Amino acid sequence: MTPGTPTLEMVAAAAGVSRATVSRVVNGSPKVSPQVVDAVNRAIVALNYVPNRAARTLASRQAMAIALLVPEDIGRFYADPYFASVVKGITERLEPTDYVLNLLVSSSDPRHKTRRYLAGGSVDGALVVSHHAGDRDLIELSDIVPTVFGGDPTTMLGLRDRFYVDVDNVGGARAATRHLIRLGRRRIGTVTGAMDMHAATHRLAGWRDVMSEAGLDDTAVAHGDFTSYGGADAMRDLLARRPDIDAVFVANDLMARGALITLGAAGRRVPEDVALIGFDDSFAATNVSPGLTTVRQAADTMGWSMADMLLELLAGREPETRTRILPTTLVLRETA
Amino acid sequence: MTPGTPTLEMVAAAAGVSRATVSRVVNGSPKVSPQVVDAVNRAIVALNYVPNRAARTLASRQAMAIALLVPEDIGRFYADPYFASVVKGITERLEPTDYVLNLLVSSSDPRHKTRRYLAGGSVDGALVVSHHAGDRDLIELSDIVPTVFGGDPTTMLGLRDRFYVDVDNVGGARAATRHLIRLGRRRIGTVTGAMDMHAATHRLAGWRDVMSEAGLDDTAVAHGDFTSYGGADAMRDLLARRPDIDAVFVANDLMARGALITLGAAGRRVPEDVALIGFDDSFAATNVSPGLTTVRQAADTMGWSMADMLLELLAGREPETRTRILPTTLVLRETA
DNA sequence: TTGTAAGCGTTATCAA
DNA sequence: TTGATAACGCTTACAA
Repeated sequence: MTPGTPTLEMVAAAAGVSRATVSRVVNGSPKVSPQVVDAVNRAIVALNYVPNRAARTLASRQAMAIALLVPEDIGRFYADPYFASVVKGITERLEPTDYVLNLLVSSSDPRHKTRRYLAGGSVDGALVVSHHAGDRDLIELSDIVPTVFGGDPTTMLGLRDRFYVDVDNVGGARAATRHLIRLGRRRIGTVTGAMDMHAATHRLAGWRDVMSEAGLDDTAVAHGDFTSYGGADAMRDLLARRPDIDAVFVANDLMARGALITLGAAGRRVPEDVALIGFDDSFAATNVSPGLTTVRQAADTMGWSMADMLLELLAGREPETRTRILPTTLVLRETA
Repeated sequence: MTPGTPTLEMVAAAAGVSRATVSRVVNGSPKVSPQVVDAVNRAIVALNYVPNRAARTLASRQAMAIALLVPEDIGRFYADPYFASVVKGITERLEPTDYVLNLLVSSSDPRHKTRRYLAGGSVDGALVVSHHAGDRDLIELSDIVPTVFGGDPTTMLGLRDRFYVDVDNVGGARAATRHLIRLGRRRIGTVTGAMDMHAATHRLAGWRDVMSEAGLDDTAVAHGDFTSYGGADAMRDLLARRPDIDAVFVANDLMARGALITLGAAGRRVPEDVALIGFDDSFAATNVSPGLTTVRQAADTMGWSMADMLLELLAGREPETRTRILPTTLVLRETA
């Protein structure tokens, strides 16, 4: 803070009232007489006063800030439109509130820095997105401040009774697979996401369910990593092992894009030879030709809902449920 | 801060020293006896003490935080790999320091919120990336705390004598255009970026320079907006007006991608019929087929350098120059 | 409805 | 080298 910055004290002096009164006006307390409110507000405007955040935080024990933890490589975080939507949803929920969002992408800030940040009272709560099986330290971090997870943290972190928002991954995968069968496809493979992430395992489970229910072979599985390149590689692998494949359920759109390129290079027509379904309905799906049939998950709603749940927590209210599961929808375009 | 959180006071009591001494140890002051340092550190570990950030900020008048202002739509910010690289560079420079980065994407946080954030002492300085001609309020914001711009703020904001880092946009555009001419192309068009951004005007200027120097027609100009769709549209426009065009310099890779699609749809072979050069050398360039010839700008270096300059400023040192210009390189791939 | 005064957890200035 | 003690700018009982 540059010297000369106006303080509560100075506003109080200018308005001819006490510091406490100015504080009340600033915080919208109802028990201040209209004339005083007016005088104070005039002084605030005249001095161009803005409350000092650190002082406020210290006195009120509230930072009015929320951290978004992304235990992911920064390039990955930016490359996947899915994250963009989640962040968008979060900021939309936060916008009308006084809370600000602080993004902590793990590769950028080392974990001990993150820990100090949370433990140092910089934020009142945290949102975790994209956690992996190995992220043991997230368990510790999520104990420091109230935390809401994006995606079930039970599967990969063994964290029970946590607050989380998830999409119906299993249901979405089931719907996609069922659609492929309905299309008459029988030799259906899948490209999974990074298997240390719950979304990957859940989507694989959904595919497998339907395949075995239908009495079809459920072993045409190739593992990707949720990136475009990973998807292309996995598709190549799958094609090598199962050249007669006639449909593929790919665990996200980015990988589906990669798969599309591989299929094209291999001379397979989509959807004539091989039908393809992705997951996310992100920009990656709409921005490709042929248009990708995919499972829509409302990533922005997910972000919104996570923030909403955390705000409940911070307000001292117990959310109705510790878990919110969002629906998915199959969006038919050209690839299946 | 949850009640029960250990404070300096408690550490002092546990170590049998004064508060001041603990503070010295925490801040690595050299004039503390080794034994005392030891005792204090033991107490810190035992209590799991982490200094309270707000208290520190209040007392030291330093937030140890930097804001990254992005006056851009959030979707746009995430969609362009260029920003990812800039952020990466910034975080890399910040990583070994005690500073943390707070991202403020403008559509998410309304400006008055941003203003309060800066004026409230939440951060010690700011980095501005992707500013537009209309962003008058940035002028005000950049007066609140020490600020370093990414890109020359003179052109669009009329801000003189500011600190900024820029890439040699004119030089890059010149090199690209010269290369096209060297290739034997003569009817060379350009797709510009959003003309309210300095990078767009500078790149257009570079193209125009070379074209007129070579005595070629420099009127085949179509305006895009730096997005993939915008590039596709602009290319369509250009093609309609100048069907005989044999090369295009596109002001960024994302638009070049869009242009590539348009050209394909129009039955033009790239580079046989129309040669294409982009700008950025981002993921968007390498991740496309045919490989995009482009002008490489080191976006991560740009971020790194901006952060570096700001740190100088915050350390109270006057940077050697108020301006750092980074070089560009032409990267030859398949499209030209 | 308003004011007084005691913190909030640090840093920083003096003395010792 | 260490310790008191006064800020830092605000919130919040408690009085008035």
